[in-house]
Amino acid sequence: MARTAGTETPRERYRAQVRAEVKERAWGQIAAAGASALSLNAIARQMGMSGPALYRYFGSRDELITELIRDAYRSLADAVRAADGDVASLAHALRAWALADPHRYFLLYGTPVPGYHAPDDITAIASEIMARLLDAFAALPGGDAETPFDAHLAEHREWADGHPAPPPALRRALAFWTRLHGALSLELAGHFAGMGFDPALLFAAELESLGD
Amino acid sequence: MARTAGTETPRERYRAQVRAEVKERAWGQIAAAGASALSLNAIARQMGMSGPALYRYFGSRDELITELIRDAYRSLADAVRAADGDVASLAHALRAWALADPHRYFLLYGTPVPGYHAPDDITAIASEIMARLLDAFAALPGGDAETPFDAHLAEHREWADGHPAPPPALRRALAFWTRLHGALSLELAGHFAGMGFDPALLFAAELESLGD
DNA sequence: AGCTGCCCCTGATAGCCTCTAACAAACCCT
DNA sequence: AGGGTTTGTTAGAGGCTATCAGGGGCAGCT
Repeated sequence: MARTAGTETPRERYRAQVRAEVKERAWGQIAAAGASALSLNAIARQMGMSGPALYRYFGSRDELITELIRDAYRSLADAVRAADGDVASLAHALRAWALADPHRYFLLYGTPVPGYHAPDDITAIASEIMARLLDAFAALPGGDAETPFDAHLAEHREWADGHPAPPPALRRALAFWTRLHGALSLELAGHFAGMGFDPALLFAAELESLGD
Repeated sequence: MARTAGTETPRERYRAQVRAEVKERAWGQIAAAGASALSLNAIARQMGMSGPALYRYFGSRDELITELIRDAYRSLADAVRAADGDVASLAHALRAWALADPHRYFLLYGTPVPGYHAPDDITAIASEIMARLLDAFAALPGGDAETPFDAHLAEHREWADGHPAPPPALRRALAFWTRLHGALSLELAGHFAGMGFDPALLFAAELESLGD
């Protein structure tokens, strides 16, 4: 008989639970020493299993990492969705999310792994985050000064995926992304260490700059 | 007898040559597959040597990478020094340098390796680059509008290392770094792939924004 | 209840990697 | 020409990813 949707066999429940525990330990390793230090072998040891056992649950190390990237994007999308909706709250949600686990941020926005290409469902989540950004900037009044770059964006707005935001909003959403990422990633990578100023104030100043 | 400075014994010449060749091959591997794929073993194989032989020349994989980072900073400092001196030429020098070898850029400004801490001479080169930036912005006229962040920077200007640039120049030099890094790193990491717009124009727009 | 088939786990194995240790050969200097 | 230094070798420990063959146990079907 066909199982009702939502019902799970004990096997499926167990499998899902093991996969969840593997991912949890993987996040622990990533938080501790970065994604490059992630080892299926070490996770298996922690769980009292032998190495190859994990390959029943994840076809490869890359498959596990892809899953983690997917989860990270989902987590970021949730954080962004939970924010109030205005630009400032989105920015602070982003920064809080990044500071909560810097290695997770770098998993999404850090050095790319050479061969890797994100599956479609991941880019879909990323563009949902972008849509939220566009919402916020489209809701903002004023700013109809069209720069040359605005004109370029008006002709290449595929990435906005049909969003009706006017060109200045497109430009500002992009700048939100690149400027805040610039400040955040350098802070998280430790490049401001020992420079004396407060990274939070730099971040705030860059956020302020988005109203130009 | 004490050797005259500049004179090298044949041994030293050979040693320097082997070290140079190792680094050259290392750059090849990094350009091809990123720093994480760098393998001393593979380099030795390419050079017709057995693996452990290289440990005569570099104490560890990390030591080799540190050397490469040092060289990369020096190369960037050279590129910046060769630029005209105004802000725009510095920006284009930076972008050209980054595009010439993206993995080299990420070696300096990408995801940090967890345990690594740069030696003093490397941070010295980095601050020489920053000094050039401060020169360029200090030479710029106008812009005496002091923001709250300017006031903060005026009180925490240790990182400027005695440079006499006024606070707005400090702020702008920082913004130069973070904004251009934000646009560049996302471009190089491929996050703009398939979005349709021209990253060069985004970069130019961000450069334009530094006059605010 | 018994049987059958699927799923999970283990140990062995291949092939990479870094890095150490012991040993042999080449080389430069005196 | 001899002797110490430097450079190379092989062997090996210990780590990793990943595959494969085989043993057990649970589940569901007859």
